[in-house]
Amino acid sequence: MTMKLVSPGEAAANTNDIPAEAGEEFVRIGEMAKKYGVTLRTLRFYEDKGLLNPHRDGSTRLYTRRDKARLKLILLGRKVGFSLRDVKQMMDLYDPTGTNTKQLRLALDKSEKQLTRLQKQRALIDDAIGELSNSMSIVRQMLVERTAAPQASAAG
Amino acid sequence: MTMKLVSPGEAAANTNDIPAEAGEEFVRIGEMAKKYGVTLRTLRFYEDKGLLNPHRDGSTRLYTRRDKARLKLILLGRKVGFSLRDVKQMMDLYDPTGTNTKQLRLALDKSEKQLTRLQKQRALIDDAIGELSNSMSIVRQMLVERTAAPQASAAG
DNA sequence: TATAGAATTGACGTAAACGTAAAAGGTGCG
DNA sequence: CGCACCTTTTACGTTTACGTCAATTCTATA
Repeated sequence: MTMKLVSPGEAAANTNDIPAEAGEEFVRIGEMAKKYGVTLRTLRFYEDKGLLNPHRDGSTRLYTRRDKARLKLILLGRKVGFSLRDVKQMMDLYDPTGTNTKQLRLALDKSEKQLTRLQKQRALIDDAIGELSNSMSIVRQMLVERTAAPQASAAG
Repeated sequence: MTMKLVSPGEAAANTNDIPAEAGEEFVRIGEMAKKYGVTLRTLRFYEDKGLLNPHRDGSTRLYTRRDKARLKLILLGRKVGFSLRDVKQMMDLYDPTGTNTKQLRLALDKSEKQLTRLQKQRALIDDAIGELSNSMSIVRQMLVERTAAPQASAAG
């Protein structure tokens, strides 16, 4: 009982039946990975962590629009610095039948905290940049002194 | 043959012979840790990694001015984001008899790279802050819509 | 002497997000 | 038929900077 993924007859190049037509109902892991710039391992890892739940054709994973939406959310979450645990916590509250108020509130709450963390990090980095620049100018000065004044002894 | 660390007769409170007089020649690990706000584990770890080399009285570590200077450098390095490996690499080049030109050059080189990294990180964080703020305002808007407009059905 | 407070070494645990084999099953094409 | 690819599961490895016991020893003090 193998599901047909696409209409036959248009088999591309040397790969399996998957066309580049995009907008398909199901994609397999390879397509999915390419499309979102992640590795296969990553997709399997996210699934293992309960963040994704692709359908199966036998043992082959089939990703739908829903999975793509979730993956986008995951990637956005990661981009803003959430851990996968956080992302999962938020996504787990999603209820297609409700207003998702709880989910939104949790997301907002976590976001505020994350924003604070990011701002602190920024401050730390600015601090580090300051200290580093400082040290660098000192080192440069030391190098200048060591380079430009060997006239006391024999010039060699 | 236990070395005397301080003049006797002034034993403080309940601790071992160590006075709070500061400016002493040798301090033990506990003092050292407090003074620089690190844990004992950290000091031993740094030693294990070849970053510190305290003297020993039997098995007891004794830290001198030199060790304090090195620790300060380590902490500065960490503050600006160097790995301990980097710090070690730079410190290993230190030669009390020379001009340390090589050391300074390496430090400067690493610093430039680190500065670049820090700036990139800053950009990433700024980006993340932007995205996050963006998402937050959207979520807030969604919450407002869900909260302030239940007039189509019975007002619960 | 009993006890409390330092100190020691050794070694496993942690966090995050995958990387990297390894061994095997399915499939269309020439 | 067999190769070239795609896919699967399992599971250990990686990285960094320590944390956290655990078992033991040393020392001074009450």
